[in-house]
Amino acid sequence: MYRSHTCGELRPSSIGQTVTLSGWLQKSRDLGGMTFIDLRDRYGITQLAFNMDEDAKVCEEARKLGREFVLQIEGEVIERSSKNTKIPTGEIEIRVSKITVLNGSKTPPFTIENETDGGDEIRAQYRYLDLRRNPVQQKLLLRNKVALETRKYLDTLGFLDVETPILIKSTPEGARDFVVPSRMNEGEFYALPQSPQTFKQLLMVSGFDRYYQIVKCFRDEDLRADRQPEFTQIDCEMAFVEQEDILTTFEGMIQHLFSEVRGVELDATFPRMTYAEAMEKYGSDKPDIRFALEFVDLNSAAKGKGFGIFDEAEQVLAINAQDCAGYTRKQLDKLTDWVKRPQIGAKGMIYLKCNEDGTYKSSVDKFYSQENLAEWAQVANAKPGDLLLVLSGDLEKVRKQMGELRLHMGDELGLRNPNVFKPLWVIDFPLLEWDEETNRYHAMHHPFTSPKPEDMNLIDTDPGKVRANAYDLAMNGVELGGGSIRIHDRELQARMFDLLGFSKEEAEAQFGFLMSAFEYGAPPHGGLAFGLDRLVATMDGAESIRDYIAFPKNNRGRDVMIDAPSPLNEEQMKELGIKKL
RNA sequence: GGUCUGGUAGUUCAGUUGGUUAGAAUAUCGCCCUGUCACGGCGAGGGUCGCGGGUUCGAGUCCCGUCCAGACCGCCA
Repeated sequence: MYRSHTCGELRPSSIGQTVTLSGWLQKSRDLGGMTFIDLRDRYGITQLAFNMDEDAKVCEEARKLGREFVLQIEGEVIERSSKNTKIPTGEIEIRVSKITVLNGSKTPPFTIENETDGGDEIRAQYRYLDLRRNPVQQKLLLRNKVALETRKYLDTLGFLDVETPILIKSTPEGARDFVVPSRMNEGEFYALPQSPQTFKQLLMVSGFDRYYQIVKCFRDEDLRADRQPEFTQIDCEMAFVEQEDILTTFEGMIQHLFSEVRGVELDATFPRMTYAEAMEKYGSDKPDIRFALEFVDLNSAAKGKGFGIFDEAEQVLAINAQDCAGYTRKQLDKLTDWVKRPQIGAKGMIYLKCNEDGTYKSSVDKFYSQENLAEWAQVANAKPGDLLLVLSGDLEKVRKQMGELRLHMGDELGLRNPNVFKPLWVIDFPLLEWDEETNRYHAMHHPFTSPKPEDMNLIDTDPGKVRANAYDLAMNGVELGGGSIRIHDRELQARMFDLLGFSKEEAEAQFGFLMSAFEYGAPPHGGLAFGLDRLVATMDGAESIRDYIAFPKNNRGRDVMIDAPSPLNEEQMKELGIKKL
């Protein structure tokens, strides 16, 4: 028996008991006549006490032990004479009678404590050591709890967990595929799934009715703090449902998760907003609605007054930063520099200070009278003391820029409280998106998304205007998940592929299996998928998903601990029929 | 593909206008210390200043290239 208790469970009620504990030596404090050791495991820390007067031999042994040694100790639970109120086991300690060193340890490259001295790089390289730290373990515990509650909720509703293959077929739509060479079929490749999309649709055709899977997906695209090459989806699909059924079902799931895992009760029904409205008011398809700062259209108030930049702009937009009229020249210059960074790409920024005395001060006073400026303020609903920030340019660009500025101001003004959670369904996404580079439409969601029936008349005349039965769940400016009602009709699916520029032959070669399946009684169906990593990070008020993945990859897609990817040897290459260019 | 920030002791960082032997904290090691829990005191060891080239009497510092890390843009149905 390695242990009778964990390092987190002993309390004064156990005083007098003889116990056996196993764990890691986190820290020892040698006071000369006595030595204290913090013994750590996943459950907590228990202090071991050694005294030269009581047991010189064991005390001498204890003084020789280094950090991260794996110890088994035996001893008596005693009351501390000086208690530590900061930890749950702080009222007791162990008077140790026997130490067994189960394993020694080199001095770790960084301290294994809640507040480590190690930076990101060294911790990534020694991820197994970083994972010993309590705050990191807590994050994986949270993830476990979210996954468990997800299964509970979906299971209760009759969802079936069905596994789908990982070695599948590369398709041209969407993200770049990770590919796997096939030894038995020389010169041919599998692809790893970007999502189990087509398989879950086939399961609907098979009559499984309600499917879910917590499943790895793979996309070979450049990474971000919230994007990993392999990530986990809560993937769901339902048959005989309309969009409304799906939204309410998964609204319920998110509410369940927040309630069970975080003790947070979300809105009883999540607000909904069309894609068009989200773009118009927030310049984003995943608006952070924890705060307002909504866009104000200044076109009619600001154009045609002789200020060339505005006159020539397609769109003049403002946001009203309330009570910010006191911003200094320096602060405004800093904001201007911020929007002019290449990543934002604005040419400049105009401001309007609504002074407390009712006058207006702007950076374009030359072109506008006080009356003109009063009109801006009125359109923006600005009161004395407020500050308008104004950008102009092409509609799409200026919305995007203003969207970034809005989030930046939200950060600066402390309006993005990580303990406030504001879900939002964004609905009525466009079916198609024009791709400037390839000069064709591509599916905004994916090629299996059904158009809205009432927009079907536009599909030949103005396909870009067709809206889809597609929806995203945004929360705090993060896209947590999304889905759609799917096409279940062979002819419509074929029409979609045609719109996307596939020839009949290509469509048949790539997705023939799906269209064939639709010929055998495919039920109406739809679904969605949540990004588990993002969901967990968002629930924890964090932006980077890396901390919530046990063994994440860095921003170049490398695992710096195992040093992957790595070259193959000649023999393997030959066997796979692959040659390096 | 691009933009920005960084790379100096095991670790986290400082290093002034280009100028003597590159510092601090922490970790490690040694000695002292009987109630610590960020223990304390004294002392010691520890450096390819990412790498390559250039400018200069002289480069951690300036220039060019390159590698690595992080954030972002493009990209991510």
